[in-house]
Amino acid sequence: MARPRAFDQSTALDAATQRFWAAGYAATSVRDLGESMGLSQASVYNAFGDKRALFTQCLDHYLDANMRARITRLEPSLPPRQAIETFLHEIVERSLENRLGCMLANAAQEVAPHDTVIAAIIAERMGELESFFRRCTEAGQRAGAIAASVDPIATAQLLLTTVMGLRVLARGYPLRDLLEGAARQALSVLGSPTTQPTERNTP
Amino acid sequence: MARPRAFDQSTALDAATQRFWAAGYAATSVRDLGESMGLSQASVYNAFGDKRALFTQCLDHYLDANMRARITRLEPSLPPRQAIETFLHEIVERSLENRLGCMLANAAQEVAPHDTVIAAIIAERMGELESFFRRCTEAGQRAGAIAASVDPIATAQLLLTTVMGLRVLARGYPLRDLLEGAARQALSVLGSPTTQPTERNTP
DNA sequence: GTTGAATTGGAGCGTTCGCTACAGAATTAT
DNA sequence: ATAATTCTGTAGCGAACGCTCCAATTCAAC
Repeated sequence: MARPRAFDQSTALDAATQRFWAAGYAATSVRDLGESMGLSQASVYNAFGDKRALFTQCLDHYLDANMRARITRLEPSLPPRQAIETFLHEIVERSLENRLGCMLANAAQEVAPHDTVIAAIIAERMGELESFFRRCTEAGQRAGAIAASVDPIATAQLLLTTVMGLRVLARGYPLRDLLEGAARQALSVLGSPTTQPTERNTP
Repeated sequence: MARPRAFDQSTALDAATQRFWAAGYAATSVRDLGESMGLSQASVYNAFGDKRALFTQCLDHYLDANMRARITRLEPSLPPRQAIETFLHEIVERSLENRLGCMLANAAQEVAPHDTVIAAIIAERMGELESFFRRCTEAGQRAGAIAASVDPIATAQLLLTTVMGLRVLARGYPLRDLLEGAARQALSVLGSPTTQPTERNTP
């Protein structure tokens, strides 16, 4: 019983997310966001609340579309060790495609220290990623692809740290050799494959 | 033959660095900086140039006083493997003391993508840290404390990535257990100590 | 003591910031 | 049609931004 929106909420959120992702919170103005979304400032405020509220929606949107989507895509479809390996390799490739890094890491550095609500979101999502790595490590051990001597908790902690580190390097030191070497060495803590998960079975 | 400065340049640079470190580039105003330094805006511009020039001086100042100082303190005084271990442990402790993270990592994320000059500084300093880890790894291998099978280049790349990752987590997910676990697992790529560098010699 | 160069604080430049008031346009319920 | 309700663009609010001008001040050189 009223005038409907002339724009698609999700598309607009995508555009805003891209802006925040590229330039960060402080350096992105609401006018910039409106321009990217094709909206006037008034519509932005009407549809999304204030700048901070829009940012949290963008952050959630980004994390659902990227990190969580990657987890839910890889975890059920790949053997656990390969899921870990593929996750890291995809992060490396994405980091080399564009130098935007990871909006989660960016937000953790820029926003989290000064905003407890956003900090809680970030901590929760980092916990999700850590849990993914731990589940995969444990499942890999049960499947025999990862040595039982590996500590799943510390491994998940290192892998989470590595992902965040790769995202920083993507912005400040984006060399393929560096990112690939770091990822490969991080994966080496899983030990030599007890089976050959990435190759076809060779009798 | 003129009026001398009423403030100490280095002390003022310290104060400005602290501000930039805590709040980042965009969120720190020149008025904030002047207040921290005890200077009027005019004096800031007179002594340090514009905001961007001041930032680069602060970044250099920070890196000399922290990263480079830590390298030059640890590398000559400790066995190479211990130098690496101590470096990471100090990073963990510093990260838990305050949640400011690392100004290098912060700048890499916020400033580097939009400023090629600062990006070059950041890349150079990251290269320095990477070299430190590589030198120590190679020296540790010569001394027999690190297995010869370890790849020094990839190891240095992982350690650099880990340091950056730890600094992000310090801001967004600052749990001691997490940081210590990640550091311990990263160090595990050096392999089991062939000698016991951290303990006294036990016959 | 005089001169001259550099520093200092205050005022203010123009611009942009986040945000809002308001009037008109658009759509559904009646 | 009319009314009710929501969206949209324009204009503009006060505040803060980076930066600069300028008169007053300070101290070394002479």
